[in-house]
Amino acid sequence: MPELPEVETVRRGLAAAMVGARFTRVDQRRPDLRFPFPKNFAARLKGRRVEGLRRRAKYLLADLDSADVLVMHLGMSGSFRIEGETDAKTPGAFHHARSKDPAHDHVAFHLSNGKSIIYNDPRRFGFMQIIARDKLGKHPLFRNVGVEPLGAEFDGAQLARLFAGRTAPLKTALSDQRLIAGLGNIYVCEALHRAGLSPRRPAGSLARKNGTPSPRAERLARAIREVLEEAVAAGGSSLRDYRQTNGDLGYFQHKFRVYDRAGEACTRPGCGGRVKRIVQSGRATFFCGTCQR
DNA sequence: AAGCGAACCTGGCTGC
DNA sequence: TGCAGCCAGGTTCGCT
Repeated sequence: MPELPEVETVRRGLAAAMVGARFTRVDQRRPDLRFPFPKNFAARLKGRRVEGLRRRAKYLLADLDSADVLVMHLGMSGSFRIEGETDAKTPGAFHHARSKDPAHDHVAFHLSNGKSIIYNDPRRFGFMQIIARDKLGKHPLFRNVGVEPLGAEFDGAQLARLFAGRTAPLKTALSDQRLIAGLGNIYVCEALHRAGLSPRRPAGSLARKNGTPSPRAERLARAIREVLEEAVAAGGSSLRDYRQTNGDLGYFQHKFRVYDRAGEACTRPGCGGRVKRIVQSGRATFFCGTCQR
């Protein structure tokens, strides 16, 4: 489900509810998600205060006062919701008009501020870990994670450098979390369309022979930054009932230009092409074969 | 080394 | 209505 904009949206929602609060009780309702929970998961969290909530790639990182970090990944279908809020501007009547199946509520974090944070994940591709803060960068989960596409250093030159010599198609290279961290199937397709580049183009073709970035590399880096920023501003994309932590839908899905729009007319002015669906590395790719070269 | 397909798991949708 | 088959926003593993 969630790519960088959705995880960032969740981070903002959760931060408002949990930073500064302590875990009074943690209910872990099954032994594993994608991986087993760490030993004594609930006990290690109980009594700890959340000092901050960060995002790295598609991971949420809750910094605890124990010098540990609670690491959370939402997989394909994970989501959080916040209960126990007595906020006048979010009356409960519409709060979760379509409530989640409680059978898939796997973890409940009860907080000292009276709120509870519930993790729901039907497919259980998500997972949680507790890692010592000073070991985070060397941990196998993070050791090989690529650059942040919203980071200050991300530009066409860095992109061309990362992709230099690669024969894999752009679609595959952009999806590789070891190179760039946070893009997924939707935003890869959207960024390539905005940049006018074919998902089948070899990734290495973004660099000139002398190693300097081509205008294509600059266009793609700009498109990536732009689509991610717009999506974060829109609260992410809501597919299949995905919601923000406050129950609101994101609305970036209405701005998709190619994703899940096979057969529709290309929206680029004057293009006149049609959106196609192909499969690359086992995943659907949506693009316009007319204006994306 | 790099790239590709399969696997993990459940639910929703399509078509017979 | 029922059921088989396919598809889904991610990641990892094992095989070329």
